[in-house]
Amino acid sequence: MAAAAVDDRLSRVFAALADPTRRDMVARLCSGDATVSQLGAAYDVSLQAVSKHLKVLEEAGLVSRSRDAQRRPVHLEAEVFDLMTKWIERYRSEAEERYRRLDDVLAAMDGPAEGEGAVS
Amino acid sequence: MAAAAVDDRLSRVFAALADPTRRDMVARLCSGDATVSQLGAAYDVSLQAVSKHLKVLEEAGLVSRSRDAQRRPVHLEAEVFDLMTKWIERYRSEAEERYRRLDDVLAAMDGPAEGEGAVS
DNA sequence: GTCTTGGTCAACCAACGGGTTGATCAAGGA
DNA sequence: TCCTTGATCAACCCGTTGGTTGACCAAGAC
Repeated sequence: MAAAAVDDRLSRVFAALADPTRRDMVARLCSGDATVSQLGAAYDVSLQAVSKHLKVLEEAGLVSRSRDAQRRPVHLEAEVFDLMTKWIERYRSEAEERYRRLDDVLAAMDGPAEGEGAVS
Repeated sequence: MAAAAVDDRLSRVFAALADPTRRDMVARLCSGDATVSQLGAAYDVSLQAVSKHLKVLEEAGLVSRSRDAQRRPVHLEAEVFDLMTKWIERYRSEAEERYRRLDDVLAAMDGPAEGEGAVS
């Protein structure tokens, strides 16, 4: 049950960051909180669109919104990054470990088993 | 060629990993290459759907596909992870730095004055 | 040759995502 | 009080995506 929740969370976070505009918003929020219209000024879209983006970021847990009179300051919740880095690092280290072992095997043998193109 | 290309790449990578099935495929590929049907056996979808997922992963640069008779072994390209971690780490450290400074400021003062916002 | 295996391509469909406009709300300011 | 500002909600449009099925191709196997 915990897994599904984490899984869902991770999906939301990745999906939220798949949009360049939202990534840029996150980048801006790194240097301080901002209101919806302050954030939106940087993009050529309606305020409603900005609001939607922020909703996506909020539901992913990447930002939180409070109240200040009619303003809604947006605040970056940086802890969520941990969720991603944990996922990434886990598999990266696994993969690297495997390559290291593969190298060992190849070094132990003489002939390369197969020609692989791979590197772009 | 620089920013826009990287940006686009990043969008594709995040979008690719926003799908739990694709994340699971990546996880599986960490422990070794696999064919399309080997991968697909784990999910209750058609082979064509699996093929589509792999195409998304390939276009994001997360996997590469070679040829082995009628088989198409799928291989994880772990370097792409670096792209993500670089992006994440950059903003995370920025945000953490800001919080640290904010703590200093709050510690220096006695009463919290007011949230000014925007430290450029 | 023909058959089987492993995958891809093409067309289609329902659902989602990002954008828009119009209406509405909540809080000051005149 | 009425008006302006900051932001959200609701409905709608349209392109993309994830899934399906059916046709097809490529390489062994018989």
